Amino acid sequence: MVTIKDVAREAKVSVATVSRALNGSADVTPATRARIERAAARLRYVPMGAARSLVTRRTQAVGALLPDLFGEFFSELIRGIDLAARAHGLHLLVSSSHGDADEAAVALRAMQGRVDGVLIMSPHVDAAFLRKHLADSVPAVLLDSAPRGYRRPHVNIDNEGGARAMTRHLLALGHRHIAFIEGPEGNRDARERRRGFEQTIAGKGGASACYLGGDYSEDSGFRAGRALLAARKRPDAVFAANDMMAIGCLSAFNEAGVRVPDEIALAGFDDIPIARYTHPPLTTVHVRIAQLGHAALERLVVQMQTLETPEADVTTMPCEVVVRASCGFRANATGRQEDIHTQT
Amino acid sequence: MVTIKDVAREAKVSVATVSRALNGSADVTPATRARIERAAARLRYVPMGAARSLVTRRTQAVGALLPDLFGEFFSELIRGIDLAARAHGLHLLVSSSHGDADEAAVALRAMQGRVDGVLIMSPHVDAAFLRKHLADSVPAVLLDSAPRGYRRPHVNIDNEGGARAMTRHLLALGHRHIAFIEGPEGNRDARERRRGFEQTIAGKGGASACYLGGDYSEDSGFRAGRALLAARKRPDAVFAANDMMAIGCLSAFNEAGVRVPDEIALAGFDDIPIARYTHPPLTTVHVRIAQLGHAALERLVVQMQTLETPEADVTTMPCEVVVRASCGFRANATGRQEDIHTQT
DNA sequence: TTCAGGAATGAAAACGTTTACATTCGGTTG
DNA sequence: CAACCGAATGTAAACGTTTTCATTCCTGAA
Repeated sequence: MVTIKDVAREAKVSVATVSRALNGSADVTPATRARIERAAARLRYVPMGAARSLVTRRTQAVGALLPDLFGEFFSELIRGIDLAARAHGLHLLVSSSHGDADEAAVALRAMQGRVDGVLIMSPHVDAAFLRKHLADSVPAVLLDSAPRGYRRPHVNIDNEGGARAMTRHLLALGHRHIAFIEGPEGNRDARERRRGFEQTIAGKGGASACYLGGDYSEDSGFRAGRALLAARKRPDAVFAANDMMAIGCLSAFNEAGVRVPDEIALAGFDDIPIARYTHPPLTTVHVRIAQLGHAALERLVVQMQTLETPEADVTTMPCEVVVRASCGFRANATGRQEDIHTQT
Repeated sequence: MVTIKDVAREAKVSVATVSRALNGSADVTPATRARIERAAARLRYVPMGAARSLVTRRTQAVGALLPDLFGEFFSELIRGIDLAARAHGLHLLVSSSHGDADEAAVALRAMQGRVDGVLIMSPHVDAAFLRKHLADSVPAVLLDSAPRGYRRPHVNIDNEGGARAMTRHLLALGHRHIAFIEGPEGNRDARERRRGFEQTIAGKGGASACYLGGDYSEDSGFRAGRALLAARKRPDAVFAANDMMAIGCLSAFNEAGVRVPDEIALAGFDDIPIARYTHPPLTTVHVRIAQLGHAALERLVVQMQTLETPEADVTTMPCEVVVRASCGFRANATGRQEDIHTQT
């Protein structure tokens, strides 16, 4: 392995000068700098990160502790984080797919001492967990989770605002009696989405709501759809707390020959890629996931730079209603164009 | 920051003993070990990776250099790599979304000196690039790419075998005149898929093939579908080099009122999540992407452990035909069950 | 001519950990 | 009882880099 000493010998200078030249310090003659750079290139010198970190007390790396995520969501999240990290010259250490809290704890502990900060997103994480496994001295930002009684910065998805915007959209299209298919009990996102719906309906005279149980699975959406068809009075529209349930519900409607959106309108939440390909394409709420990751990393960098005690501020990422055909909007001739409304 | 010295003082032993106790060395009394562990826990001691790496000359981390990947593919790949890495106690450094070769070069260089080995997957990478930016001393495995004249281990997808298996499946269903929608020029996967199709058709008496241009986009599949409908003699079946083109082709057929699979059969390649939700669901070739990542990491670990000069061996990951409704197979009552044939 | 001051470079300490080697201390064996 | 041995623990060097402080050399002013 070739070290800074080898370069120094090759360029006939001291290691200090090599270090200065390679790190862009001002006070080194252009001539010596050139000589050193040539020597380094000739020897294919790569500085050893560990040695550097030891003295600078910076690893130039951030960690991301993520749960078992799938498909587009995971990809986009990492993309957003990675891009922002690279812009700051930071490396990204990823640890995902933790089955339980113990695994997450091991991963979180292993990360510390190797990174300058961590991004945390995990259903297994609560205040007690973090107090136990995350050193106070490590900068951290929580993504889309807000343990009670734990003071750290958060970056969250505006589930409530997104649900409000979608509900307003449904009301604007003239739907008055709207069914809501709920997400799993205890799920924060699901709770917030329901709240946004509830509030907006409550604020509109003449509108009424009904609620069906669900657990985010396609199957639970299918069952909810069946239940709605069997009911005495059908709603004008159905708003599912996520796209998978909306898709299940759509299957139930299609199977029964009930036309969407003519007989009943349908909306989802998440804008998973499939939403664009259902028949009819699904009107839903889009979450800019890459942007979420980006924002979280930027917040982390701020915390890493200013060594102040972290504020427990909350950043909320807006959602957008994506209008497709499933709620009564008529797609234009090409059938591909979409109308995106940013929620206010 | 709390160091090993603090723990030593707290436990009233030397730093050497602390190191031994915490690293599971045999020769330390259970009593002292317990005392040290208590002290470490009390102080919330986390060993500093950099210092450890400096002396052990191991970072316990591997890097993954990835291109601009989307959705399921990226997620699954990382999942496979991450799981395998964690099983070996290795951290995973991810760097993705490189727009051009220069960006990839910067990322690759920055990784070296921070990792014990790298996984590389990039369209920008060729032999010259690697010789220039990758030190010989760094263990590396190439994923789904095989630069000519560069001797490193590879892990590839068996595109050719997958295409052969699918073609055999189509022939077995009685289809004889089969159209193939090609992928982009110069794309290695696309070339291999075509070759697998070509060979299998050639080996079957009475079978004939025709080829249509495409570039992996949904649109190009749509155009190919239109072209096929306009042709004098329609094929019995269409095999698209990827699922997106198959979906585009399906749109063209649906639009023209041509029933799939009754009038014409349709198959894709990749098994993207949407393939399950098209009408009819798409028969396609499934690639176990997580397994690909897993295998690549395992191969890398071997290379890291045995310090021998790396063999330039090639591991090929098998593909599977996933039979859904689009080729004439009738799904059973639930409409959800699938039949998976592992290619031999 | 002398000396101050600044620019370029070198010497050496420091970072936190592991580990080879040294030391201590009981206990066993001759 | 002496000598030795092995187990447990301590001491200190080493890892590769950055950075402080010291040194050298040159320029320009007194």
